[in-house]
Amino acid sequence: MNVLKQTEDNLKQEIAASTIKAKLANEEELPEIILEKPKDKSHGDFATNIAMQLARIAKKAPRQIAEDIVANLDETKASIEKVEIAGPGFINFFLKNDFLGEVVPAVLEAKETYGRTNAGDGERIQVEFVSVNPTGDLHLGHARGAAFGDVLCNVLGAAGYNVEREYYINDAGNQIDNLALSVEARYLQALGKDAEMPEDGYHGQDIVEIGKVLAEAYGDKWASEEKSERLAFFKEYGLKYELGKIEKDLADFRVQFDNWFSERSLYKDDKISEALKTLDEGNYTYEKDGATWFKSTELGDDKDRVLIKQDTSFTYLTPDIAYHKNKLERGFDKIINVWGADHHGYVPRMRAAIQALGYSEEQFEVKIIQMVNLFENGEKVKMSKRTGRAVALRELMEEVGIDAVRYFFVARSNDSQLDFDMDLARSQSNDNPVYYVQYAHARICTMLKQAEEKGLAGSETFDAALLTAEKEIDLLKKLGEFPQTVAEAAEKHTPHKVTQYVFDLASLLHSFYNAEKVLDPQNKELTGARIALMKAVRITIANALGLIGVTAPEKM
RNA sequence: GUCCCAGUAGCUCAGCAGGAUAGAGCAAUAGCCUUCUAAGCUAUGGGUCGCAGGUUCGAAUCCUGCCUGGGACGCCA
Repeated sequence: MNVLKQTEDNLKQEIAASTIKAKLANEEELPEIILEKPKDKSHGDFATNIAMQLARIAKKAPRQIAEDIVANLDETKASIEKVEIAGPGFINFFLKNDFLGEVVPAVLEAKETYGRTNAGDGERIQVEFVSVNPTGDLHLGHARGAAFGDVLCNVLGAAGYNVEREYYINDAGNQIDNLALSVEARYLQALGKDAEMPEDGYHGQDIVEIGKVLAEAYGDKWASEEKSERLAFFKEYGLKYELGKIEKDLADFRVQFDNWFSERSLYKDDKISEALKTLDEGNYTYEKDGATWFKSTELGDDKDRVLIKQDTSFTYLTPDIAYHKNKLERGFDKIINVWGADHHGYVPRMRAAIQALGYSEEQFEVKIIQMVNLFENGEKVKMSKRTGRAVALRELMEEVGIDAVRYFFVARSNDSQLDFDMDLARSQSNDNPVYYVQYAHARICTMLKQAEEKGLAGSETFDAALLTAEKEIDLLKKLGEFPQTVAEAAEKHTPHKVTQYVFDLASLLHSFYNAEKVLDPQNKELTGARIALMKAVRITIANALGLIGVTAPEKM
């Protein structure tokens, strides 16, 4: 149950009814009633700017309109305590706090489902993320994409969308051939032979590892084998090895996929020629300079793109178009791609392809994840793919812990660059927001445990009317917001709003904790009410952290 | 040259489907542990919201131009 939403809807309805009753506008003219939560408490629980919006339609001064609306309000219907007109014509509503009393029972009843809504109405959304080439370790940037994608999916799921997570495996094409060549070189080197890495080879330590493992397992067996067979074997071996490692790293990072989609299957199932045929039938292709081109400029791209190269092989784009066609054919209402900032230039051509395939561009969305800069000892840590010295996700998890990494990555908007401060993430101090939130949860757990030990828990009857302290009201209001916060984060694709929310809630809890004593044997009624409140806060913090994928410890 | 993202307090960032005196954390200063975990709390100071125009009753938020930082502009993936 979403108590706050219900209250808001009631109020909106009442404002609309009053406006019409006051003959300020008829039903068609009536703009959407917008209720906002004022930053300043003295402006009430909700405020509306309807009077300003109506100024033109009703041809009256906003303040006069506001007065007319207020005069026609049925205050009992919308549980209004007090109404004020302020500033240029804002109407501020102060609600009776009785609706707040329903929040705690609602949370306690919903338990781990508190925060879930059906805002998404079962809309089918597929999110494709990470999709790193299986040619090396996951590094910092990938980790941010993984955390963002995962939390976005969690949030969408909680808001009633039907979500599917997918990883696209680039197991065909050049990069995989390069992987085979790199493995070959490392293998030969492990045997003590003179072998040079290919020009575009993968220099990561993991490939060196593979070479060693192969040398130990097979000796020089493959050195004397024919090159094509050797490479074919190395390709499969390398692919399996790299993919296995990626999957393991992600699983340890608490990221799971519903589907791992192989690029090769597109070749196998003839999906690429099908896609090409569709483009061709739509008259979106042409031949030039011995290559086949996609007329993407007709659909908003900067320049046309090659689909089939002179050497008859495909560009990266071609199987990718087939892949997106396949995704859409699976019946998703919307597909979301999470890409690194270095791929943003790729968006217009893919969007063009979506349309050329006959789909609406609104079904296709790309979330760009900006770069991550790593700082340690106050200095920027340089990363480079070529030297293979990028900071790996594995390393990060081991150094600072999964909770901190995940929290930091989803604390910021995806389209801001992120400075990741190793020292801060690592520190077990009050500077670290992860601990701050977790500590709030642990604190409550301790209180609840003591309540039981002292025989104060269990039989309490909850009387919301006893919760009158300012800090208590603040907590109740905040708790009531949670379902809408999650729904908004889902709708706007802004998972960081959940992080912000849980931080704010933790902050209110700490503040309350320092101001009021919960366990008071002298006052069992109040203690009972407060214990119930604490339980509700604990559940909500745990649920929010759950969405972020961070643990909620009972003790710290 | 074209395109994308960012520019808000000393630092890192929220806020941006227009709304009232622009927020948080850190850092700074001053306080709070015989009391449920001080990994906490309270208070104070700190801002030309990059710059210049425009739209509007109202702009950090929308539009245009410019400046700065980052990224992208392959018959690579």
